Amino acid sequence: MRTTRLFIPTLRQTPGEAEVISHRLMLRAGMIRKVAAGIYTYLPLGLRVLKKIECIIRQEMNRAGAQELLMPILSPAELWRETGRWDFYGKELLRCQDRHDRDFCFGPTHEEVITDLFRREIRSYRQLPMNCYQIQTKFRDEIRPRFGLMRGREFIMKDAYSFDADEESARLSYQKMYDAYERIFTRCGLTFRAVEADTGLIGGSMSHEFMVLAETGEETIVYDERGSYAANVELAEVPPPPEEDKAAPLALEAVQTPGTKTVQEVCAFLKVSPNRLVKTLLYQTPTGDVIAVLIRGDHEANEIKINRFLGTTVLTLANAETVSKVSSAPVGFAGPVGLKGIRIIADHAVKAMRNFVVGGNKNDTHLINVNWDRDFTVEAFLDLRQARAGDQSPRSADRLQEAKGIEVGHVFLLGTKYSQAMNATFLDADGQETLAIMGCYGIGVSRTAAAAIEQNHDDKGMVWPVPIAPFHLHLLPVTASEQVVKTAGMLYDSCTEAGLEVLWDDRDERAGVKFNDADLIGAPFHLTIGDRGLAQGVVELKRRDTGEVVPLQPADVLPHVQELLSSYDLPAV
RNA sequence: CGGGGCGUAGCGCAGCCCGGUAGCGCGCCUGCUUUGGGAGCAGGAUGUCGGAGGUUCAAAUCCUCUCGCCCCGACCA
Repeated sequence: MRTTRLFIPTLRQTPGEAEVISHRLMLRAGMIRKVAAGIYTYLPLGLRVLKKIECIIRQEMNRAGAQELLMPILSPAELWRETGRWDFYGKELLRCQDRHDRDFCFGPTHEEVITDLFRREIRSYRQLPMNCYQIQTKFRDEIRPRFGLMRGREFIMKDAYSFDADEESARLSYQKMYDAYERIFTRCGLTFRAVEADTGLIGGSMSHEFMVLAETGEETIVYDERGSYAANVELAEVPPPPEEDKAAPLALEAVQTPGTKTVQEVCAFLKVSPNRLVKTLLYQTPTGDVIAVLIRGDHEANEIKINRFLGTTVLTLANAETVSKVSSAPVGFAGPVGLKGIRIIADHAVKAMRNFVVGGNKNDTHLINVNWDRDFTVEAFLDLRQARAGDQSPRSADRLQEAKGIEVGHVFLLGTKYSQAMNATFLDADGQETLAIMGCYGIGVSRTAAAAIEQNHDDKGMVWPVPIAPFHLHLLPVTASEQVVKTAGMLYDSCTEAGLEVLWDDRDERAGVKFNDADLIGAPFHLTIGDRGLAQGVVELKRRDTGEVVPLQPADVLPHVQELLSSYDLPAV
C-alpha cells in the first residue's frame, strides 16, 4: 500500500485521554479512534493487525477440528432467563427492547445461544463431539472501561463451544483447545504462560487462562521455575507450613495498644514482627451472617478461597457498624477470643503458630500469647490466603515466582452447567437421554493486539512481532530524486508481487517525519532508499527490533527479506 | 457506586482566581526556498469556549443544573 492511499492519521502528540502504552501508541499510529467510553473504531492499520490475529486463530481452530459459525449479537431474554443469567449477570449485561417491548441483550458471551442451537439440532451421540466457534463483536457494559482496547466495552472475541458425550471425551476436547491456544499465541509471537484459573461467573470444573507476560498486566500469576505449577494468584494453592511452632504456651495477657489499628502499627508498638500476629477479618454474607477469618499478619486473605469454602459468591468485609456490634470494639481490634455466635475459620498458617497476638475485642486492646487450641475454637483450618513470591510451590520443591500478565485467552471445562439448565440432551448408544458435557473457550482478539504492544514496544513506538505486524516491509524513500523514486517504485512492485506486505511511504515529507512515523508504526523491516546509499549502489535494510542496519543492493532486497520471513508461519490474510 | 480531575480550533495547551466579547505551539491550505531523524520564511482558513438555565450593561470567566471523558477506589482492620 502507498501511504498516500491509506488512511493512517498519525499523531505527533498523545491525546490526553490515553494513559497506558498500547492505547497511546494505537491512537498515535492511527490504528484506532474512540467513539465513546470503551468503544472504538478500528482504522485500516489497526484492522490489519486484528485480521492477522483472526487468521491465525481460524487456522488453528480449524486445524483442531472446530467449525466456524456466526451467532447474532442480540439475543432474546428468554434464553438467559433459562440459565438464570438474565438476573445473575447484573449490569454488565446490556439490555434493550424491541418495538414490541420484548427484552433482548447484547451478547457478552454465547453459551445460551449455542446451547439452544445444540438442543434443537443434535439428537444422537453419533453427532458428537462437536465444537463450534465464532469471531464476533461482544458487548459487556463494564463498570469502568479503561486502557483503550485492553478493557473495552465493545470488543472482538473468538468464542468456541464444545459438546461431548462423556467426561473423558470432553477432557480431550478441552485439551485440544488448550493445545490450539498454545499454538495461536506462539504463532502470534507473544511471550505467554498458561495458568490454572478461577472459573468465575462462567462456572465449570477446570479452567486455564493464557496470560501475555507484561509489566502493565492487570493480573498476577505465580509459577515455579521448572514449570510444574503456574496459576493465577486468585486461586493459587498454598501448602500448609512444613513446620509447626512447638513453643510451650505462655499465659494469655491483655495489653493496651492505644491507637494501633493496622498490623504495622500494632507490630511496631509491641515490637513483634507481623508473622507473630493473627488478623481477624470479619466478613458478611448477603444474608447478613458474619464470619471471622483468621490470617497471619503478614499474609493477605484470598476472598475467592473463602467464598469457595462457604459456598457464597458475594462476600464482603463487614462495615464499621457491624464490626463494632460483633466485636464490641471499633475497627482494628477484632479478635477470635470471646467472639460469640460467629463461625471462625483460619488459614492453615495460623495452625502452626503459638503464642501469637490478636485483637482484644475492646478499644485500644490486643491480646498476647494467644493459642488457638486453648483460647478459642476454630471450625476449620484451610488454605485461605493469597499466594505470593517466595511461597513453596504446591507441585515441586521450588519457590514460587510472581509475574504480571494480561489475560488474552481462557478455556473452561463447563460440565453440564448449561446443558442441564437448558435441557440440552442427546440419545446415547443405549438410547438414554443424556446431558451434553460442554466446554467453552475464549480469546480476546482486540485485547491480544493491545497485549502485543504492551509486550513489544520501545520509546519510539511499536515493535510488532512479524506474524501480526500490519506490514512486513516499510519503504522509506528519503529524498525525491529521480533515481530514488524509481528504485522505490521497482522495489515496491517486485516485493508486492512476491507476496510481501509492503507499505510505501510515498508522501512528500522530510526524512525525519518518515523515520519517526515508521518507528511508530513498527513494521519489522524498514528499507531506507536515498541518494547517499544509491551513490554506493545500495539501499539500507533496518530491523525494527534491534535497529541493526544492513546495506543491500536493490536486487538483493527481496530474497533477503524473504529469507528473514521464512522462519515464520505467516497468516495468509 | 464513591472520590479526584478535565471538557476552549484537528491534536497538545494558556486564558477562568480578579467578568469587558478568545490566544499560543503543532497540524491544515497557498507560495517560495529547503530536503538522510519531526525544515525556514511569507500569507491564510478554522471556535455555537461540552450543553441548558441564571446573575450582570456585559459571561470562556461567577452561580445552578446537566451531559461527556479520564484516573483512583469499592471498605484488606
